[in-house]
Amino acid sequence: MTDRFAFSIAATDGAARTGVIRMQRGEIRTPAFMPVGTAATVKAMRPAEVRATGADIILGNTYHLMLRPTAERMARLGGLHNFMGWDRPILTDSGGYQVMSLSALTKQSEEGVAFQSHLDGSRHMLTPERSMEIQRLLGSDIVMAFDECPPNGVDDKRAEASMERSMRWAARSRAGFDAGEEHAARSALFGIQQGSLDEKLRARSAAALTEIGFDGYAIGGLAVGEGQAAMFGVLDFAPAQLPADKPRYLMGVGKPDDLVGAVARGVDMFDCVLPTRSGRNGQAFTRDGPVNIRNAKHAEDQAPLDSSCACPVCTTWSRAYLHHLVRSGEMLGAMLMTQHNLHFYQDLMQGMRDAIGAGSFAAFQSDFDARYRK
RNA sequence: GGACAGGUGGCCGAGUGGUUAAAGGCAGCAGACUGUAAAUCUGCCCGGGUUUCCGUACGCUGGUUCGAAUCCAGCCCUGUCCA
Repeated sequence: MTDRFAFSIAATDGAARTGVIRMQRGEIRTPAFMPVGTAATVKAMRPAEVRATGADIILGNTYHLMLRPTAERMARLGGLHNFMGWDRPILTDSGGYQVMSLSALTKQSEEGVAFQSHLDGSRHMLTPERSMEIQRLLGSDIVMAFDECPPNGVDDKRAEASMERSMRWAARSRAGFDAGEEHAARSALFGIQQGSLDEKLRARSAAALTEIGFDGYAIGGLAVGEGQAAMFGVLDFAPAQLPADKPRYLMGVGKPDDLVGAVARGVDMFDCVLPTRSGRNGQAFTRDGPVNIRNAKHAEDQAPLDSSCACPVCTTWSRAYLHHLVRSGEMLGAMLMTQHNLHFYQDLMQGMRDAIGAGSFAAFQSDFDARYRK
């Protein structure tokens, strides 16, 4: 029987680490980038294509799936993996992020969050216990604790109160997860550190989480508008506050240069909608920086998106063709742009894993910066 | 030849005496997007002057009026119908 969850670090280079997480549904090479598949689909991509980009794990979302098709229906249909045709690990977010992003439709209390569905206005309640139940019904491999992700710029008092509530919810999440014994025996639970930009709050949050005990530790509440400098400022101390022998997951991040900077500071896992959403919106990520394929200058450019990219898109189609597809609103444009972006992200992660393994991460980082941020 | 309808900024299309450089859409030129209410959103989009300035503009010419894309006359053109 394969381990439920085992993280082993193969090499470190400065604060950066590379290794592997072993789970029953497969291995996750770290540092890892997890494409976001909120509604049981990585938008514009088939599961086999997602896998072909190099992804070991994808995300699903508690909030979206509880509303449609509902967790109970998903369970009747054999769980999320069976439903969407992805047999490797899936990490499910707890709905905590929607507490912030849908704040106009929520009412928060110590018990949990009362939501009004953005789909039909129907009322729902999300608590740590219910979030754990939903993630169990979905058949999640990595379950995220139910937390509160405060928006950027909250004052110290609110940041502290929010962090402390998230820590109480983390303990309830732990208990709720453990109550689902059968599911808990084959999946993992991650806690989420909060505390805004404050080092002391972050330290208290990390201590509270470590006391409870989790399989992995996420850094939450970043990339919400504070800017890269402020985010890196937090990452200069936050990863070291978390247990060194467990994966550290920076939630919702980020741009390619965010990933490189965060890995350099000791982060092992990431997820972000950017490669998929930007792909649909006409932005491609390349080794030479982002490209807006809609721009007129690409209309007759026969070069690939990224001359150093070996992905199926770059080896087959020109910028001119992608420019035409995207401008025409053709769905293939969104599909190909997404495919390239996910390949690019996974190539970037592989490059970082290799560099850390070779002890040359600093050189990798300066080479990346020189070209990407030129 | 006659009867209607109509000619508005690259295109479509509102407006029918002043608050109109002229709604809105499209096209065009850029920008944004970070645990996805996003195949979305934002800005610009007559010319010139790098805030509230000037010029030109609603088929053409002339007229009425303090003032016209909006009213009148003639002309030109387009569509439909009748001959």
